[in-house]
Amino acid sequence: MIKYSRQRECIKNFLVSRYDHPTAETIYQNIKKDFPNISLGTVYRNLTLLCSLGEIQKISAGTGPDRFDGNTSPHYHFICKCCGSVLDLNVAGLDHINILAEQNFHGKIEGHVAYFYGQCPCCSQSADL
Amino acid sequence: MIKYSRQRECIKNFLVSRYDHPTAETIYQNIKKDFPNISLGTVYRNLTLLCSLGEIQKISAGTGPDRFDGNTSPHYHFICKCCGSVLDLNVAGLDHINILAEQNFHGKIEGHVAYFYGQCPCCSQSADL
DNA sequence: CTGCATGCAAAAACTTTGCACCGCC
DNA sequence: GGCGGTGCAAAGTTTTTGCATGCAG
Repeated sequence: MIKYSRQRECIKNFLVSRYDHPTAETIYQNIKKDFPNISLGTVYRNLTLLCSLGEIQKISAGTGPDRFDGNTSPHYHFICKCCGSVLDLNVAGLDHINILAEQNFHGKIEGHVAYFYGQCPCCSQSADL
Repeated sequence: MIKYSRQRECIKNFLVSRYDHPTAETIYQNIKKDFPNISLGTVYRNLTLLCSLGEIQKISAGTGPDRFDGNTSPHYHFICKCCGSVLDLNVAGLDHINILAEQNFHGKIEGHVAYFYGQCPCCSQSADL
């Protein structure tokens, strides 16, 4: 049975309020403002728990620490090769790709994640200069 | 300038011969058969180098250590939620998704990776019993 | 009160790096 | 022989965990 905790609620609220997909460390630094004694271990434990409850999402970009996203609606992520920022990306009409993938496969496909790479609006603008 | 090394060639050959996407540790254990004194650091250095040369591919599944793939032709990966195995997956007609992604985005999209999750043929068969 | 959650710190897991020596070009 | 590669070990980074205490139910 899962018990309410003020720390967990704070972490959840923080994530929902942010759109930059912070790392555990960033979350930790920010939650400290409300809970000066919170430990990084507690942050990790709650992030893992919230993920398994489906209330948040973990982003493993393949480099650097994992990031977390309070937005659980289906969407994708873009990672800037230039500045490393992680942006939300809504891609229309990708719902079918599980079915496409299953066509050459004898197992059961239940979901997918995808990461797009390139230059973010900010960096591709600077490149034009 | 990059110099030839027998260790690197051996790592490359090993990866090309395997279809199970081994981890650095597994590669290390196997290369040891030919080079008993090779160090894990050398394995990591060569894997990083081969990746940046585009001769192999790194797979970051989001859990556990990174895996490596000697197959550089465009294809996707499937990760079994049940047994953790990583399988190759050819998905037809996914070339366009960079373009789809760019439709709602003001930066430049250069590529993507995608991972599919579910039950592998082996595990979905056991589930039927 | 009971037991899950926390804080703290140690440790685990994975990867990178400094340095002296080795071997390709 | 010069310089990049290796082996070794230490250290870095990220995440997990054991344990005593705290707090929700």
